Amino acid sequence: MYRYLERRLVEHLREFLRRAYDLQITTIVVEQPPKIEFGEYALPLAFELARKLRKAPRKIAEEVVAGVGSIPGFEKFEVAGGGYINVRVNRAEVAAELAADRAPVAEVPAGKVLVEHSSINPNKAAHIGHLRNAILGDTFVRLLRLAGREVDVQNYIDNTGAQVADVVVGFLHIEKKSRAEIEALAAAPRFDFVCWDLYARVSHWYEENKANLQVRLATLHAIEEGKNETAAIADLISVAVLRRHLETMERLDIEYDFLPRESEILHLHFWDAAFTKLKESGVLTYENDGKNKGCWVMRRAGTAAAKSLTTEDTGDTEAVRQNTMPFGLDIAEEDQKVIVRSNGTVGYVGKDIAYHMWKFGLLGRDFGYRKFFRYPNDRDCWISTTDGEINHPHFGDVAEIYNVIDARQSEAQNTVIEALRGLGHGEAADRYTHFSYEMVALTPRCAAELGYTLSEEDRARPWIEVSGRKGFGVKADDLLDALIASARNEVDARHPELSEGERASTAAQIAIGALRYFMLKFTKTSVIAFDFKDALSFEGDTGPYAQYAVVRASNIFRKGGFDPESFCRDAASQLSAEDFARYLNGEAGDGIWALWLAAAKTSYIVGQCIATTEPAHLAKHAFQLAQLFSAFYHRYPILSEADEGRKKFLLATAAVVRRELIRVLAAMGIGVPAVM
RNA sequence: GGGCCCGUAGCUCAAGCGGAUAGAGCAUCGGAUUUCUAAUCCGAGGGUUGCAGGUUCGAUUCCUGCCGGGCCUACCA
Repeated sequence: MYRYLERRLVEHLREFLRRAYDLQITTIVVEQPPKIEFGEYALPLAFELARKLRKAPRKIAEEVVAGVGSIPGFEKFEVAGGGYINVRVNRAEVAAELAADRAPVAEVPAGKVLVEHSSINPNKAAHIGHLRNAILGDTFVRLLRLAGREVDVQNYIDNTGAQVADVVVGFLHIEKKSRAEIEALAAAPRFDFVCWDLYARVSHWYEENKANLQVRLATLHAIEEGKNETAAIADLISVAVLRRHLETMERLDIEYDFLPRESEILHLHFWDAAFTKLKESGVLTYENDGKNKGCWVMRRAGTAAAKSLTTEDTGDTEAVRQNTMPFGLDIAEEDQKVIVRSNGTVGYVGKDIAYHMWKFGLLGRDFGYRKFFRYPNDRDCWISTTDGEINHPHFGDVAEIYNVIDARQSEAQNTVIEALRGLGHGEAADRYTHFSYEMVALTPRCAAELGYTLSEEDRARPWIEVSGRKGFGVKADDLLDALIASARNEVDARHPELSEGERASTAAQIAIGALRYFMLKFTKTSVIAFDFKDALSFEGDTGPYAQYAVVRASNIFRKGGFDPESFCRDAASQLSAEDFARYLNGEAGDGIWALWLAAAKTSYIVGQCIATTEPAHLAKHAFQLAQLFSAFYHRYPILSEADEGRKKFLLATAAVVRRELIRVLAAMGIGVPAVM
């Protein structure tokens, strides 16, 4: 609602400025006044125009206010301070529209979106860092879908890399397990936990004797080659761990559509197809001497000559192609990124380039597909394979992609983008977004609690990085278990009357709410220094606080014998514009109007989150709604309200806020229990 | 050495393209309910936005330099 009104306001202003001053202003800045008494929108444009028009800002503001005319949905324009223009909407009209949930249809950009997230190495249990990735990614998917976009969710599986090889080495060479024994372990619950410990032991084993690294190399080669016993064991391990990851994520309501695996990138020769094109276009160059002698290299992203023209600058694809032809020539050694090693094997960036060409439908090859995992809602998650099922959904070939990958990989991501550009696919490169976020680390205190001995230096650090290699970190399932246990204590104490099953599911919902909210409340650029005390908090700026607000709203309707959903719609017809005006207008209405206004901002916030790839705004919005509602709830006893008209209005308020809060929480992947 | 990110209240974090008196939560202190459930609400204290310049009518936000911290910079993934 708020978003729609803003757009209308901007369009009207643009038209007015053109008419009155013959000015073409491309972006008209619209702000939100610091106080509700000032109105709903604030325009600093008089300041900006002061120089252009050689007039005092205040004078311009007065002219605009006098000449702008009327806009449907808006009440009036006022000059404030030295030249601000404050704009007031018609509160009653906005409230009636919002109650009826008549959102104007927004235009949805054409084309499918592909979001890649999670991408956990299938050799050990998922940890809190992976949780941040998956929760950010899944929330972004929900945001896009809420905005009407069609989205495919992919989880890339590196099943042939060194990490899987390490665990294979652990089972075969340290534990001396047979294939049958490994199979038995893999079938047992929480096999990923077994691998977690083993992986740490393998790392230690390499350190003990460098000669042991030869075993790793041989194992890695066998896996990449395929069709042998070692590769078969690697496959059984990676598939079993992958299943565990899907189960862990399912606990958080996170689902995937397709799991492309590195083994198929290799076996279906994606790289060969990409390699040919990369050589032809000059993106890759062969080094005849220097430290990278015998390698195919590419200019690393961000280094001098890589800053080539984009189609955006010139609008001419051919010019860009020409300009980037000498892409790899004379690259300083330190600016070279090895794509193909001198022994002919390709590194992960190369595979990533091929994979991303496939994503945009530029490779000319496709995966085989088979069903791998079925969710309780009967949705299928597909996996790549060499010879798949005949009938399968069409994946890849999308218009836009978002890769949820931590900030440490931004250089690699940019290199892939530059490769696409160098291949002449500037439009694809422009629609490639590295959804970058910072890591989750542990506070020194948390690390100590987990039993790690810290050096003097470590204790002084703001955080300690988790390390799967060292087995150092908090496992996702362990954290979830701890959250559920903690929530369960509270639920048991508050609701002994509920059945075992009800208490369990309530505790689980609260735990998920706490966890997902916790991972979303920080902005992406902030390193999360994880601490159990903060993560296990259910009070204040937390998921359970927002869930609780919804539960309280629901309770009003339950006790009052109304249905909140239908009440919302009926309110619009039962309450007249005069009724809304009576309760919302003037200073007396400011308090409750603030609540309606906040509720009207959901689609606006969703748009912001997508445009800035920053879901943290959504958490903020949920918290603000919950906070405003909690204060409202305390201040206005609704069911005991004597004035029937007023009671109806207060109920409508609760119903609308409840509806929006449920919507916002759903976008965050947070459900609301029946009681708390 | 080069690239990217961060520095805001005791602690953890916000601040929409440069806007009005820099906001929350936690912690501390003081209050509120025989209720539509206190996982709540109200109030108080707490700030040289790392430092120094610059641009601007206006800077936490943009630019430059410095200080402090993190990450990346492998023929690992």
